[in-house]
Amino acid sequence: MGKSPCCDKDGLKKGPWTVEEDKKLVEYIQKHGHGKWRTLPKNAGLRRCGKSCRLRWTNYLRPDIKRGRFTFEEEETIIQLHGVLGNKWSAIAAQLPGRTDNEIKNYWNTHIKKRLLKMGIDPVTHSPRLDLLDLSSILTSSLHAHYCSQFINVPSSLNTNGYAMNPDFLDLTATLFSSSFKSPEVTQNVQEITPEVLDQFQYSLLANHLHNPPNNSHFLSENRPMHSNNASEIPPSNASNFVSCHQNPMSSYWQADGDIQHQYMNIAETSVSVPNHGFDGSCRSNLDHFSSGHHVFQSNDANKVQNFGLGSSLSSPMSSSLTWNSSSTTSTAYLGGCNNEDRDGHSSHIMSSLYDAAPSSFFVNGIM
DNA sequence: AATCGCGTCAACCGCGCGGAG
DNA sequence: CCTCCGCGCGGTTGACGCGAT
Repeated sequence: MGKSPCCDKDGLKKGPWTVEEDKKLVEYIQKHGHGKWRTLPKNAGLRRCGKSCRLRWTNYLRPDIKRGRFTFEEEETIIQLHGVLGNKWSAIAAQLPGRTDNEIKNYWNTHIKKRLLKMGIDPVTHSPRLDLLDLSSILTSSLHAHYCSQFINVPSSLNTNGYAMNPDFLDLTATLFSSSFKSPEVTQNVQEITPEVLDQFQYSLLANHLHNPPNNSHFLSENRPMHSNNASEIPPSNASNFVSCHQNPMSSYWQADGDIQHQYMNIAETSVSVPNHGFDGSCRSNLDHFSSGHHVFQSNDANKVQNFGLGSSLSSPMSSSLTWNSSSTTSTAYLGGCNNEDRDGHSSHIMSSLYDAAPSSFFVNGIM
């Protein structure tokens, strides 16, 4: 293969391109098209190597290049695809019109990767880093044995609904549970869930999705409203109460139900629904009403209700009611990155904290 | 005002693949 | 089959800008 570098010839310019060089290159390609990169610079009157010309064109001068900040959807796509493809930047770029592999690679390295690391997520495997999060004992001792044995059955098999659980994910879920359920006998136990915990949790959701895609190839989300504080109104989770999402499993959307708007977000079987109306009062979820593998967190304040359905996070029925109150009427919970803004239905996203959102504190109040 | 440190990103580099001769 | 060429890919570098001190 011995091949001489294309740029080591005397007299060839390197470094930043000048306006004149750009102009020459664009004019030449507009007139003759690209290709034959080795001979192009000579024909175009450029003292550059062909490789440099190709890079300049494909990464900067091409007319269909999209400039500006990556959108949430683009970032979401990058993370998803990276979980599947790894550092196949060109393959990822092929799914993002107007973005180059170089741009995506840079964005990954300078933005996404750092944030993943900061949150304890391995950017290579997309799993929580166990060197930072050795939590397996919490699941068995803290969650199962001590705090939650009354109402959570941790199954011997973690494989439910054809959905193999990532143990790391389960550990993190258990942490959240255990930090929230510390004293079931104390009704006014207030336990803060910090933004860091929420960040870790939402990333574990994503990581779990990436590593354990449901093998039934469709994604479920709860399709009925969660009404006020009457647990009996919560629909049973038989098949007719779910809507399949065959498209982007990471999508979120709004759905009107009477005067109530719900935001649904699907990550595999994880659903986050946000009844977005002026709800006032306690909101409960009787987890008996959810099928095996669907547990629900709820929080509410005077104006906001957020339900966090953890599909297949733990697989046995829970027989309990949870009332979660946020610390103030203006706070926003970011579990799952869900950010409930107003009834006009501005969508919010599972990955919202990637956008440097500053989640406020979120409190669990009055367990059981 | 000067310096430093850090983040960003365009550009470079080396390597490998596929095709042509 | 071998060699060379053209090209694309992924990793890395370094110039630049900007905020903090």
